[in-house]
Amino acid sequence: MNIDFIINNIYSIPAASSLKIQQITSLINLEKGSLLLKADKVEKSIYFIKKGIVRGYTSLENGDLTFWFGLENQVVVSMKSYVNNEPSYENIELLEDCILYEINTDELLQLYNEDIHIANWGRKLAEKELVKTEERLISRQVKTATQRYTELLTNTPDLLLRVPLGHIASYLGITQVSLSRIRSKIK
Amino acid sequence: MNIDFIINNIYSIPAASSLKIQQITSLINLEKGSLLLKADKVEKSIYFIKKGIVRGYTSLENGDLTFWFGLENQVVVSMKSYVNNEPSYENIELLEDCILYEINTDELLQLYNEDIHIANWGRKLAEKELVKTEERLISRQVKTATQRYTELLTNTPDLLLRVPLGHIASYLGITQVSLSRIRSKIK
DNA sequence: ATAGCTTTTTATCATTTGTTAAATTCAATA
DNA sequence: TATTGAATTTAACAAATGATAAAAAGCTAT
Repeated sequence: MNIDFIINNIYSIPAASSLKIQQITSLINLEKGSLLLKADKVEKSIYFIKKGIVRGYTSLENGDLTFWFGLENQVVVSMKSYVNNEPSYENIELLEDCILYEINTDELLQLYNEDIHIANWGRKLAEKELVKTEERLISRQVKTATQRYTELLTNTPDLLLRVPLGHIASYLGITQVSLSRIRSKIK
Repeated sequence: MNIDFIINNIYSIPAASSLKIQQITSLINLEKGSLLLKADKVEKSIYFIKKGIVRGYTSLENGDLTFWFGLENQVVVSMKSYVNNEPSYENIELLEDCILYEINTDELLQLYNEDIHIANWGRKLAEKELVKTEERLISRQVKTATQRYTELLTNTPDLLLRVPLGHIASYLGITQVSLSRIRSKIK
């Protein structure tokens, strides 16, 4: 998808305002395996995924913990950097070769303070992410690992095809061994 | 705290803009046990807690599930209503007599479209809530129930004193029996 | 095709948490 | 103070998940 579609899909704004955002947007290609974001650094950009899959994770004593997957059209943000200008805990790794739109957050903040449509666009961006995050939190609290897996299976079936199960298990909050057990019971 | 402090604590805005928000704010008193928000209804207000404690929960087959506590100065929002104008899954119950600031969301939305400072205030409100929600999600994924409990104990010790343990257990994602076991091990 | 690698599954046992029920403690008030 | 009801803890067993190791299945490059 092109950037104008992605912008207006979040919140519809006048063409002139969309253009202002587009003017501070650049297109980048990165290959599978590279790190888009590094933990403990203040990140100065947000990204939109034109093509590819990424995962957000933190490194723990007993290996990685994946807490997020980003697919086409989704935004990639280090929230603590974006919101508080603080270093974040998250690494973002490219699970496939990716094409990304990159927006510098200082320039975006400038637009927030100049253009009320863009300010409200930024509000909607945060609000929509908030609803998604809240739903994930409640899903985690209310549902069993089995339910969360089957949910993933119906909602984003291609994720399961494009991502190693170890990452999926970690995302579901269980071990890979446990996920394997769940999968064998379901069939 | 007064409403002007609460507003500017989220994001500092000019006095004139703060006044516009204050003009659509009213103060309400509600007593312990009442329901501030009901599930499956589109909620037309957001609230700020001047005094008291509330909890957000959903009703499940095997009892309530508490997924949020609101304390003094915090915002009470049914996010799906606020963001998407959709009915939400959450009930909000007052655990103490409360004094609340109420803001009608239609009028607030009006201000978002008129005043760029208020639009950015609304952006910050969502962004800050997002960071908090994300931290809770990751805490749930990374930490054990015991860690989450001791975390709660250090971060909001008075919550433990003001709220029945059954709600706390539910919030931590474990049963009350299990929380009791954890508590006895810690001592 | 196969050697070498990674990913996934299976098996076993230990640990944690859930479920149910009973016992205990706490708090309000008659 | 005694009584009642709610909140909390304890106990006993069942179920789910974790940890570790080994086996099986898939991939990739030669």
